[in-house]
Amino acid sequence: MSNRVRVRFAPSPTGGLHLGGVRTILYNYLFAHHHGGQFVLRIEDTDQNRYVADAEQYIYDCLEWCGLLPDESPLKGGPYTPYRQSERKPLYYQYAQQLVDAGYAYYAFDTVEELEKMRHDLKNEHNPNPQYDHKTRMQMRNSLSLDPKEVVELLNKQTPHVIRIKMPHNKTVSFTDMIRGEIHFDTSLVDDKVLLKADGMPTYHLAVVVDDHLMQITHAFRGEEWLPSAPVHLLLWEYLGWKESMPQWAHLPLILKPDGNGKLSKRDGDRLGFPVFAMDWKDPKTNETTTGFKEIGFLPQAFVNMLALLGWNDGSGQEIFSLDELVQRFSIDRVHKGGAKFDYEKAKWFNHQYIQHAADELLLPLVKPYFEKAGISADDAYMLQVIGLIKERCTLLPDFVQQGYFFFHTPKEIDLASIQAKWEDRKKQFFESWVEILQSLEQWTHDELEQSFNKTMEAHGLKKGDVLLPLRIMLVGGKYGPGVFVIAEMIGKAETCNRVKAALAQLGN
RNA sequence: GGCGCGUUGGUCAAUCGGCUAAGACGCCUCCCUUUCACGGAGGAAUGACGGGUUCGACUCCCGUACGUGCUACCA
Repeated sequence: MSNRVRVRFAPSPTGGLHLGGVRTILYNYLFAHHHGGQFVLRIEDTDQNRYVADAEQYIYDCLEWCGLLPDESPLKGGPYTPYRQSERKPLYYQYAQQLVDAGYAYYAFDTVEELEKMRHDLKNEHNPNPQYDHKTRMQMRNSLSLDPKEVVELLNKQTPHVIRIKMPHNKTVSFTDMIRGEIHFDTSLVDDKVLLKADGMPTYHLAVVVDDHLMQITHAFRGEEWLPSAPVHLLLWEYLGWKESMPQWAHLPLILKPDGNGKLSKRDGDRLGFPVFAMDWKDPKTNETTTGFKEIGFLPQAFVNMLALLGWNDGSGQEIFSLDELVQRFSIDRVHKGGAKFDYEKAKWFNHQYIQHAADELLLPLVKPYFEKAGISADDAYMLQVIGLIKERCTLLPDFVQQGYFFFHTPKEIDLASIQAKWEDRKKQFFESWVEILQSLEQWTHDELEQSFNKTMEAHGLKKGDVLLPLRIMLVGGKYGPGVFVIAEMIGKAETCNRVKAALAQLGN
């Protein structure tokens, strides 16, 4: 099968792209590339009410940022064009009609009010969610319950109607899920799902089957939440006469919220303070922006790596994988059945790993915008040095600003209290004379600096423990950062002396 | 309510009948570093429960519990 694998990701363009969505994309991508197949992006915009203008472009942007580009898509085109279901609208009717003709589906004329009434009337303690199914359909207004003449009349009058699948009674439908194995359903318990809506658009159920068939999809991955509607799809493949070419299904485990249980939602991110969307999403209706992993400072490689391990591992214990390695090692039978709680701390650990091991040159263009936003600019050579010096203490990209600010500007505030706690007159005298000595220093290198510092220190009868931390705070502002003499070397003589003097002034006598 | 799916430390997880139950994150202790971080060494912490099957069950089977998903002219 290795050359014929075709998979698809079929999002509905309704908003931000969720972690779970990206993971589904990733598994699609990995599977396709592992088998030398194609990865198709199909836009499932069949719900005109939920359509959101910029959502499709946003999906492309996310795919591009993640480096998980499809082989075929509405943008890129391909042999099965069009890839937007709204543009395929005329296609679906004939298949729905075919099902009606064969007796597998029927017209239903019930209005929204009538449906509501039925659900309301039948609702009780034992049946909280009445269905439109074999038990109720004969009480409704459809081509099964109505007189054939009346049906023709209604149709001729162009009465709004939908086409529903006629779920068989007492039939067991089974299939083998690639992740979960044999799964069985009793069709009596499944409702007569709408296949074609009154506006002529297909529902997901019809569209997914028709398009997966037409686009020659061989393996279909989707979230576990789709499992209950699998019997509808299975039957559709059969009724349409395509059963032999039905894709193999894999229902991916859910990504759960970190606390408690349940599917991770955007709300959880807001509540717990971490991103859920791949990139910033600005809701055009509310104008509200939700922060994405990109904007909060993740590297796409780290993001993808983290996601790959949320529900899959290769059994070796290795956790850091390049995309190529993932492609090589990914296999669907090592995907877990159980949902995984999202752990933001672990996600940050992945990013930290990637930043630590990334080349300074790679980091430069990513970090620069953050520096610029903080009013910091410098030539690349200098910035590169700074990046190399501080990257191991940066977890997210914006951390570079906090960790590197003092390399570019005098700290806005210094932690005077920490110096003052043990401040003595002889320390003050030491710093005063050291600053003087620095003027005549032959070479401005960290070695020279350290030597002169130590010599002066000893001459004043002081120890490192007495003055090293004060020096750091004077130069850096706080108790952090790389070697203090390296910092002094970097910022230069004038700036070093100025910072020490300024601090001495603030400390008073 | 019904149906589906799931269940190894706080979290991610290995194990495909031999377990003294890996590893990672987080947490704690120590070392390195007279800062922070990195790095290193340790530590606490796990098989939901009850029955089978078996010489032997975390692994297989059955039940129970718990969790979760679905139950729309949304995907």
